[in-house]
Amino acid sequence: MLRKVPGPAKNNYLQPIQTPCERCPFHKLPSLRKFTADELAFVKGFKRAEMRVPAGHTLFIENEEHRHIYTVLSGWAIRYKMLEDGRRQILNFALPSDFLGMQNAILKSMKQSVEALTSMTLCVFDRNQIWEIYKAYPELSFDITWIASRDECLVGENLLSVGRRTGLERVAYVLLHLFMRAKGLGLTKDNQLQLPVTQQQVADALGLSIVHTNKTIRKLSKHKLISWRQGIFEIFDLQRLSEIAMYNHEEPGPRPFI
Amino acid sequence: MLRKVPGPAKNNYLQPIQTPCERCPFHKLPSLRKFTADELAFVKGFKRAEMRVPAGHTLFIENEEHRHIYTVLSGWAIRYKMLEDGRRQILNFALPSDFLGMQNAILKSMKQSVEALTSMTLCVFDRNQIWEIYKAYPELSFDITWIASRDECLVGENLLSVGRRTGLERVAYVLLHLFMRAKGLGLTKDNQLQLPVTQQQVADALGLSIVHTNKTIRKLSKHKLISWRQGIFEIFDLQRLSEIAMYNHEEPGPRPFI
DNA sequence: CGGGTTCTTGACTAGTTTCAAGCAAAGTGG
DNA sequence: CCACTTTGCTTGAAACTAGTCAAGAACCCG
Repeated sequence: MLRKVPGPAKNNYLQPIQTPCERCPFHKLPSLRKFTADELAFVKGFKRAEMRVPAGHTLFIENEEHRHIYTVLSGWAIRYKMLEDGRRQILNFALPSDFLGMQNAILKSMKQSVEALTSMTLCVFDRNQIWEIYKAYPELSFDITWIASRDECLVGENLLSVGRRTGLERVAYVLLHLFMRAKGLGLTKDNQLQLPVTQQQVADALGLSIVHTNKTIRKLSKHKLISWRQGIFEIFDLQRLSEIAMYNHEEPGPRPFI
Repeated sequence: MLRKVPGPAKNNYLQPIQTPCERCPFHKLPSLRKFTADELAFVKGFKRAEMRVPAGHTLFIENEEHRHIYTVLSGWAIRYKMLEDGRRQILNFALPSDFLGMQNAILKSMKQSVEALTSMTLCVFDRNQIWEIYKAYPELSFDITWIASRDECLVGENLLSVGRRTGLERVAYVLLHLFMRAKGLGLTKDNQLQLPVTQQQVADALGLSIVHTNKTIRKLSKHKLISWRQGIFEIFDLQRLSEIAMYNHEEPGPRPFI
């Protein structure tokens, strides 16, 4: 697996707000919940800035404290933990509308690192403001807990995969799962998705070696279930892929975000 | 791994309250945070009953809705997920002071099952009351989010283990981790701990087969690092065990509970 | 057009699983 | 109280999944 030390997080990417909350691109997504005018104004008051970071930028480092927390406006990221000797496990992928840095606001420091896979645009909040939300807006506070709870579920799903699915099942599962999440955000077209992820990262998410991951992806390709070339991922046989993955296609109702 | 279907949850174990909140046994534990008199009274008002369940009782079933949520007063439990064909992955162990059923209160249904490993005593709350807490007590609401966030961390730790530690490292890690958690709750004596867990369960927590788990535990025993016979687990060489496990011995400050 | 990263494949090895069988401890019922 | 059953632990051998090593091809970026 990948063995490296994350570089220092440089925070010189702050920008003025170009996407004010009332024009938030997520409001039109049916998979995300709607805000009341009141809540919208409140959240808007909290948004400190926007931030644009390049691919590869480290947003959070495990065990460190960070001043800001973010909502992903665009771009993909990974959340991961590392062992002392550099072995890395990706806990989850972060997509647009996901909230990053919660642990930093609730516990005192991050228990995982976060790194951008693509260039990203982020809404920037101050971690101390979370407490203001709790004092003033129970609904939003509840939403934050909702998000924390969902994050736990996603990590739990992954743990089930890594612990109990075979290599083939695991690969089928992540790919399908990422596809479905992206679909809910309107990032897919037909059965295609621009997947900004390397096989190394898939391997680190699945607890497999990169070689075995590659061979397994090839196998799925040869059987005409998927194709994944030059960053374009496509599903040919959703039915069989779901079966192999034992995918649990429950589509929950609108999901909160901040 | 274990393949079985959880039986129906029978809720005929309710009892009157025998441990009123003001005599909560956790108040004397330095690893847990203190309540103000105000909060104590508030929480006390929420406690509906106590429940005593036997070992093996299923408290929650994945994907189902349940009326109650619990705080563990005594006893151990496992949280787990299963694949359609019965393969099981334990996500985490629950010990006294842990909160069970959060997803049931925040999301609409449980995303994992919970089963008692020993007989347990539980504080019973109604899941709908969570919302009352959010409306009235921001501090307690924040604590709930804190608990959700910590749960995610624990699952993440496990995922790192299962994905990237070797069999030997994994076994060393869970055993040490369980020992440390139990120690924080005053459940250890010298370097000994009554561990109500079968090797099957350890295997299901680590994503290993029971045979390999057994051989690995034997190896640790033969090297005189631990012993584990008749439910009594003992650590002989904490230093070396921590090294093998790559254990991250950060002891955080007092932790909230409900 | 290089140089670096990512992907691909084959050959070999090691860690884990599966199968099988015996034993110990705990629980059950007459 | 003692057969009988069940559950959990232990071990060896065989099979297999996944990891490591190695090297070349494809792709991407400046």
